[in-house]
Amino acid sequence: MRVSQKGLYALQALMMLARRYREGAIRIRDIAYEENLPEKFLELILLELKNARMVESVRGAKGGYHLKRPPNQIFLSEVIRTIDGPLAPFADGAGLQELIDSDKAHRRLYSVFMDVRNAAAHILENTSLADIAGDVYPLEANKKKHRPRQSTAH
Amino acid sequence: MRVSQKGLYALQALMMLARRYREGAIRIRDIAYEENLPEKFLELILLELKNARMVESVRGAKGGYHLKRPPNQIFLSEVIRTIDGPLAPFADGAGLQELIDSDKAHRRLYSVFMDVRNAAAHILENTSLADIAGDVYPLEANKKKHRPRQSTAH
DNA sequence: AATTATCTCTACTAAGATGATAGAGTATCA
DNA sequence: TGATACTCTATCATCTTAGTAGAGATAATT
Repeated sequence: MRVSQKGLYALQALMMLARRYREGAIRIRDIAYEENLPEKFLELILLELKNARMVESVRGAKGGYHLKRPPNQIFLSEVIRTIDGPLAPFADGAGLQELIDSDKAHRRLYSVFMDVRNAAAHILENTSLADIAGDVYPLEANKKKHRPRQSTAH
Repeated sequence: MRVSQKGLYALQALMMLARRYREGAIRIRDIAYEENLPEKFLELILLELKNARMVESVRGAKGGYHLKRPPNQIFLSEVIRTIDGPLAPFADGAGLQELIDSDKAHRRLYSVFMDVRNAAAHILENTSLADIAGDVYPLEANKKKHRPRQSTAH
């Protein structure tokens, strides 16, 4: 499994949308600016995420993007599979199992790859945007409240 | 982490050399033929494996390749790192730790990638050629002995 | 010593993936 | 009816991947 630059951009954009989940639609331009992502490239990425039903869009003036589900219901596995394909380190998930079943000479090798895939899947299927996005941005009304972040002791 | 076709070829070639560990040098042509790999491409791969000190070569007539260490002392992690680079799913191993330390905004995201890398490394650093190569080929003198393989119950 | 076998090394290449950019089109709001 | 913002298709430069080609170096055999 490999996470491309595009996959990383997708995750960064989604984390940003997760932090602003309470707010309405966020413009592509604002996502690109805040996360420092190439705007036109991000357009294509958000379109893919929309087709995969992770975000929704609002067109026209006052439009933008927002998460389709709460941040704790969008898992990294889903994002990475959408943008970068199967999690297996070789071939794809289905292809790997077929190889294990059919290619006796290399069955053990492919099984190791399957173990690696399963280990990655276990982590990514149990980590949501809520787990990595950081605190939700305070709404305007609450902006003056100081909210301490996780300790940075070393 | 992604295992390329080239990486797979390297593993197949090494598994073959592992099964024939007791025999002398094996010609590239024979490895290519038995494992059904493109011969000229395999040349380049074996050269890389030689530079990485996993195999040794004998030049000239009667030459060929053999493992430099016993099959149980060559781990899949070493092969994959040699041919396909770091095990991390994004950036490389060192780069990932640097990102975790420096990019506070995405620290948790990168930490998840690091977890994935560590899970893959744990498996691949504990699986050797001996674990996946299958039985060592009987030498000529023993060839008539029947040696049962692992059960194929389903 | 010549021949043959085999690894060594450099170069080259076709096809596809990656990381974008450009611009016309469509929907919505004020 | 503008202005705003998403939508969609096309294009492009660069890099990676998966090879192929061929001359060169080295060792065994005759």
